[in-house]
Amino acid sequence: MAAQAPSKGRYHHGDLRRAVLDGALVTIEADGPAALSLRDVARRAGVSHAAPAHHFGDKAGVLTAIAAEGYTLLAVALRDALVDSGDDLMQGGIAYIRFALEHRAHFEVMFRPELYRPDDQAVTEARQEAAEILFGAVRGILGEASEEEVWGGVIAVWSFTHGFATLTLNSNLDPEHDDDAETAVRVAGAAVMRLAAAGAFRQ
Amino acid sequence: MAAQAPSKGRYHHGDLRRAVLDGALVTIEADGPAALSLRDVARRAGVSHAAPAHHFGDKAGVLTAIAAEGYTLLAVALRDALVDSGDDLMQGGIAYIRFALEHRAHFEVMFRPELYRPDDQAVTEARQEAAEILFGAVRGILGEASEEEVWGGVIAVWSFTHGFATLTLNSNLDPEHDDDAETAVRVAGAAVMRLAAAGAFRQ
DNA sequence: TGTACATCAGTGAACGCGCGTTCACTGATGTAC
DNA sequence: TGTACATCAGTGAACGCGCGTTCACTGATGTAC
Repeated sequence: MAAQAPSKGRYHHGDLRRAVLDGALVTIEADGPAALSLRDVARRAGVSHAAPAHHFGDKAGVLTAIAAEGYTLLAVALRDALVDSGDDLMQGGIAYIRFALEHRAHFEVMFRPELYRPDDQAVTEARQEAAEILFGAVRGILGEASEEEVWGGVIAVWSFTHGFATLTLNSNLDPEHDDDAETAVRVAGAAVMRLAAAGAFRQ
Repeated sequence: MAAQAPSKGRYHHGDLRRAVLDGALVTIEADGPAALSLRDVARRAGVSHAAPAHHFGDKAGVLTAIAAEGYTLLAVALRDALVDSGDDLMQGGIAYIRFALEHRAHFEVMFRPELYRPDDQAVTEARQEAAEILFGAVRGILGEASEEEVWGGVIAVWSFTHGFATLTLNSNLDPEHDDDAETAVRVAGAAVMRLAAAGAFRQ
């Protein structure tokens, strides 16, 4: 049966799998992954409380599917940003932060592997893909660098963008600042140049 | 009554408030803040399930106390590191990451304000104190910089250290690397210089 | 030093709730002939 | 095209569990005199 919109009054839902995921994303966005229950997503999808178990087994199954979908979306976003800009890490960082803010529910699940099955094949493949895009971009910028140097660049860029995204999502940054992704990356990039000039990163 | 160790068989506990907090920290460290329940901390403290409510009211009360304690510990750690080193931001970053790794339970609660009452007076005072130490260090490095420039430096440093800490805590960094705080900060600092030289942060 | 009393800390039974899980079931769909 | 049957998707009642909350209570402590 082809996927289709849920139909009221029909015994078969049409695409319960998608409806469960969408309902779960709404709950997570509103109240966090801890608030998720199979009964809740069943209510949101308009089916009996036992129905979601047919498709996902348990709550970890739902969250595993969300994590896999999230890493796939992130890989696409990073690839688009980096290809369009010729490996401009600032554009990659902006895309990463935008992904986190626009897909908050996916993002919150992805980076809490204790919530789902991180060894799931779909998850590991998508995560691997996203990681390779990031490593490739850093290699492209650094030229012939050692793997250790590439690793340093990756954690510098990833930690900054990830930290900014989580601090923003958790309402920990001063709300008087206009913290959209592009502004933040540009302001921080300029600050890094100034700090480096002032000797802040001297070993 | 002075604080003392819990005494078996005594009707009065001695320092139930502290015992509840310590039990809560154990649970959070093991299973995250979502796993916390008042009944669980009561069991850990060896008291009846209704006792913790006498001291904290509800779960948010327990988590609010943990957040306040965490911000106080963080402020002390940052002040020590920055004073000892004469505002060396690398040392401040190392101290921040060490705090997160060594006080994982506090850290996880502090940065999820939806779990507690972030407007609590003890919390806001301690958070403010920690923030002022960070801003002061960045101002000290940058000399006479505008507030916007200082803000950029703060989000650059804070986002990086916070991102590295959360990625490490969530097991998202490659475990084959030896990710202790000092190594990470030095490797990333060196990488930032290299990336800057390669033009990665050009506006 | 002793007594009386107020206050405080913690108890334990009871309640209602939402949860995950199980299981016999039924309605809908696809396929073989 | 029609019929029979297998398979699949979803139902709904039932269960046991841990939770937060309430409340009358009791044991321990501090203080006034």
